[in-house]
Amino acid sequence: MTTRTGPGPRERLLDAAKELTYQQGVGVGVDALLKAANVARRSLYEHFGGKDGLITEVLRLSAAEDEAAYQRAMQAAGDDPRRRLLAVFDRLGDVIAEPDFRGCRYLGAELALADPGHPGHDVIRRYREHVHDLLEGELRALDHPRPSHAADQLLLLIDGTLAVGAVRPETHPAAAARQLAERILDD
Amino acid sequence: MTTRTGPGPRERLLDAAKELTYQQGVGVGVDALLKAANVARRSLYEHFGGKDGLITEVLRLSAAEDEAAYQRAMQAAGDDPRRRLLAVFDRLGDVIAEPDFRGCRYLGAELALADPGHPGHDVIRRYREHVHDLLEGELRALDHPRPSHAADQLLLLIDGTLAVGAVRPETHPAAAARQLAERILDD
DNA sequence: CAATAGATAGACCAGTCGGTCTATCATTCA
DNA sequence: TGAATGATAGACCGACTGGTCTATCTATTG
Repeated sequence: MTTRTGPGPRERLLDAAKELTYQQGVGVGVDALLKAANVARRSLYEHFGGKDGLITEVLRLSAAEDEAAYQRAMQAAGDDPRRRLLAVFDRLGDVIAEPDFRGCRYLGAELALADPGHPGHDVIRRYREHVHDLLEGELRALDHPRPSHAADQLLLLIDGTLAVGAVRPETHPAAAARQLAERILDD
Repeated sequence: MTTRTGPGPRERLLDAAKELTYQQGVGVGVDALLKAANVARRSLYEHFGGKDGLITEVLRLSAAEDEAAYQRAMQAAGDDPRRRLLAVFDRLGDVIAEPDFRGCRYLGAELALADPGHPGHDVIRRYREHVHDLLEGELRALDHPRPSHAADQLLLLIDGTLAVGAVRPETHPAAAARQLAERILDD
């Protein structure tokens, strides 16, 4: 019988940290992370240099995944840039409806990382810029007169949707934001 | 010479906690709060029963102040409900521009209080409902066809503005949100 | 087989966490 | 004057914090 190797300590740690830092905030203890990942204490410091390194790497990975998810949602919506952009808000509706949705991971981290020098802040900032550029590209394809400004507004709607989704999900923020997005696209 | 009494320990503690829990998050240590307030450890437990009680009371007080600030901003804008509602976004622009703006206190607390049973969650929820009702009242005065739904959308814009203001303030989110708000009012 | 590298468990560290406690001081009021 | 009240300082508690360390085990590789 072949020994089923499975993911190594580094990956287990990243997976557990992605989950726990989202559900409990970046303030979770190292012990909880190690226990959830079933990984030796030392491995954390070998692979990431410390808790901050792990958190930063989790943010980096999550950002890449979320960017890919946005692109996938848009791709699945076809070729019409308008439909592709609106598909983003349909996806947000699904995200909010997930049973353990807890708001925007990046905003949570941004507010919780009190040290302004923490490398996580840069990762978060870059992520926003990437999403902005993604939206702006679609708006250009739509021949929108002010694609960058409209992308800023769509980003604001996305953030608002995730914030409201965390506190008042019963008001269907994704649908409300989608209506507002349509008007931005109509400019 | 009369002994200048000044605010008592309870009020000093509330003031310091309001400031510190905003700047550093609700994760600040009790020692830091006591030191900043120049208050004996025991006084915290006498007055608030513990850290959670203090945090909850800070949220309650802040909510009352912020509701009053919204009302003041609207009142200063005159009698036209449309101007009054748009004044909210002008005020948000000022709030974001404050040098130590750190995002929405309530969203930060919502995401940081991992325990869903923490009494702070209720306070936050009620605060959102109050602001919603405040907005809805103005929309009714405007004869808006769907005042509650429009209030939900304005609230979403407010949350989005504060979120973007925390990460990308240079994109002037308050002005961008104001433009979108105008369209909601035009329905 | 032997050597090396990576992962393991877990002891250990100083520091901090939220919270309880005793003792002292100042004010007010009877 | 004396009792009561409320605030003070700060010792103290067990639990936990992030981080370092040693020692052991295991898997690959030469």
